Amino acid sequence: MVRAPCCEKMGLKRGPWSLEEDQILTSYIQKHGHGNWRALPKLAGLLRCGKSCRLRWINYLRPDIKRGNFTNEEEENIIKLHEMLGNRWSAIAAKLPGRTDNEIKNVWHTHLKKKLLKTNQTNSEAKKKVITKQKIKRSDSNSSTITQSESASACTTSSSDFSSVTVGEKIEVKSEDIESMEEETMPEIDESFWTEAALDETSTDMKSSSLNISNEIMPLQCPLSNSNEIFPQNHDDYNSNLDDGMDFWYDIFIRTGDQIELPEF
DNA sequence: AATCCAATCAACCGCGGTGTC
DNA sequence: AGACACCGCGGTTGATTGGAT
Repeated sequence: MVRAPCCEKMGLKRGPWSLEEDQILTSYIQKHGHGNWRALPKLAGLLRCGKSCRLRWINYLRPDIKRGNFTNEEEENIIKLHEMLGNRWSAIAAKLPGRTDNEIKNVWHTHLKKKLLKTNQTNSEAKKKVITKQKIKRSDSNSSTITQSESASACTTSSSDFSSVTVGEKIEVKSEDIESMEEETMPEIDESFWTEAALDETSTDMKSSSLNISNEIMPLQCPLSNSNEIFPQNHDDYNSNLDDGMDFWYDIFIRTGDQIELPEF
């Protein structure tokens, strides 16, 4: 595919927009809309490429842009959505009216990533203690065994950290430990969040698809494929698998004492 | 007051997806 | 079917700002 030459090569202006350019672009779009971004600058009389105009409009000039600092609520929503969606900034932005993907991306890299890292460091210290305790108690016949599969570590939410557990290793988890781990690792997400964020992605009633095996459960939020080849290794893989027909979100419940066999679909 | 440095954020770049011919 | 044009997205860059020394 032959790419169009960049703005500079075409003799077009780059860099920060002037007030005059903003006014020209705004008034043109208000009058005519933006049917064709590539043709727009010529028609509006701007020495900019269409891409630059589109970006300026979407990220700055649109009338419904909410400016100013992010509220705590907005930041929490971004963190939750990022846990689910990964770096799909436009999908996250779609859930936050008045905020742009660029703005969210910036706030993530500048504030939230650090904030989350700090929180996770505290949590992972606590979790490591729990897991170490579990390993020591491995010979206890009253305790149960869970296969910590490769997929499980990949499918836990980003705030969950099994990095100290070897892939394929069997670890022993007691129900009371699971309860405390769950408290530490699983963020509280209200009903409306799942409905809006997860179900919009899949158009599937996730909750009705849950596999509720027992009262003693450790939930992992995992996407399941319709095929046997299942779990993605990271968010990007998840995203591409989702696009490749990964149709359903499930809550996977792992019951203590069971060797888990993942269901085939 | 001058300089340095880190944080912030607007803008750009390049790629992939999709529509059209 | 494939070549092309366009759009939208995510990653990255670089100018600006503000605080520290």
